[in-house]
Amino acid sequence: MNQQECPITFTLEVIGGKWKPYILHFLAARPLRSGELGRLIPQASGKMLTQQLRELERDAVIRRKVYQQVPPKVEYSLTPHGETLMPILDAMCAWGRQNPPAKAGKVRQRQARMGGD
Amino acid sequence: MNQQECPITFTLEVIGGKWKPYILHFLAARPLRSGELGRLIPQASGKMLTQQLRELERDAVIRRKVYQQVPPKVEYSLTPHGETLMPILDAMCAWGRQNPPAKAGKVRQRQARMGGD
DNA sequence: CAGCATCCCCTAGGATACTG
DNA sequence: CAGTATCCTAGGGGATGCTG
Repeated sequence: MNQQECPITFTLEVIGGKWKPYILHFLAARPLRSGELGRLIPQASGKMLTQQLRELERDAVIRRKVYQQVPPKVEYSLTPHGETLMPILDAMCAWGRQNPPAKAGKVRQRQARMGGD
Repeated sequence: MNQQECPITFTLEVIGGKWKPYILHFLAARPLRSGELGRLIPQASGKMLTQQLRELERDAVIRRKVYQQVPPKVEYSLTPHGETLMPILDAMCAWGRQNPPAKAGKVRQRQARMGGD
């Protein structure tokens, strides 16, 4: 079985966006407004955020609720389908917690790529 | 807790490359040579494959073994540290298996990459 | 065969300004 | 405040050729 027919491919089509894991992770805690998400993910520009949210919405893992009022208010939340992704997000979260980037210590040589964008 | 201090960030720094989840997934089954990986992941160019392998090696999740012979032979395998990533890969695999892509009509051929580099 | 170096194109994505 | 439309540049990544 190669990459093209590997189930992982389907998964990455949904959560494989630059900011999608974060969005899903934060929405898992509670519904959030655009601005709140922006503040939680400061590295992502508004443009990127909107784009990723649109794709997640198309894939039916998040829901977009518009409050018809002034000023405008939009709230995003996970759909039941989106919640099925939680095991993946939780696993990623757990691993990151147990394997913080090497600083001073015993963990194998890890050359801390601080290449962050 | 925002994105910058979220444990998921650490995880994505390691597995958040375009082809890394596939590489790790395939190496989990058995050690593989460069050529074999290339055949398993036909969408990735040799250049990309090498680059991703280098990063995974630097992060100490895979091992690179060179057989000093002609023709050259290089074999990649997971390190013990790399094996701790399996729960994540397995979760992704399981989800993809249980949630096959939308069927009829549109063919979504989108290969996104994961993670903020 | 493994994989580095080069050239080079294309688009992801940042900054900015505007609408509802 | 939420989102769209433009512009524009950095670098992701493909193709090719050379080395051990």
